[in-house]
Amino acid sequence: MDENTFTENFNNQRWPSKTFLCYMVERLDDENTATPLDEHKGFVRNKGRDEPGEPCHAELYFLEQIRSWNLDRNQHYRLTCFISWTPCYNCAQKLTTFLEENHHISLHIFASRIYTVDDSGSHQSGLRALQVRAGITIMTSKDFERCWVTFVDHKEKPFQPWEGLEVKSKKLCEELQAILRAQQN
DNA sequence: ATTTTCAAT
Repeated sequence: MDENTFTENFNNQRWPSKTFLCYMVERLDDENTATPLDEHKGFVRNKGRDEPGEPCHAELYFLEQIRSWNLDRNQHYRLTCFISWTPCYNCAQKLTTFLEENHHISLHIFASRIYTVDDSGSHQSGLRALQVRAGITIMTSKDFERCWVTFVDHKEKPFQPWEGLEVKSKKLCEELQAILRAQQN
């Protein structure tokens, strides 16, 4: 991913109308030692309404990727993804179902911002259901840096935090905590 | 005090 794509989409003070999702996979052995599977590292983006064909959220392309790997059900894998918006209700449901059917796969989602557009259900309830099967947290500067180091063509440049990163991240983190803690809806 | 959202005006 190039530098501008990262900045335009993951900067938590911007409001891009598209979504990028970076993913990586590790195999865990009996002692929980992680071995990165770099052949399955990459990123996807949504297909927008201004593009030909049916629009599609980034998460569905991500699921397509995972399925194509045919990960061994006798092993255990840890998937990590960095996504620029939290999953909508539908995508959260699809991810939840996938994880219920694939216990050999664990998923942790780091999200830059909270997507709050309601479609067929409330984004809050979608995220709460997802949290039962997956880890979901707001990206802190440490996470932005890891995403930068792992996925951006950074040309050896270190990650440069932007103005207000920490404050915004903290605020979003509190918002997400409130969503995940709520009892209904 | 603080919009904007995998768009649609």
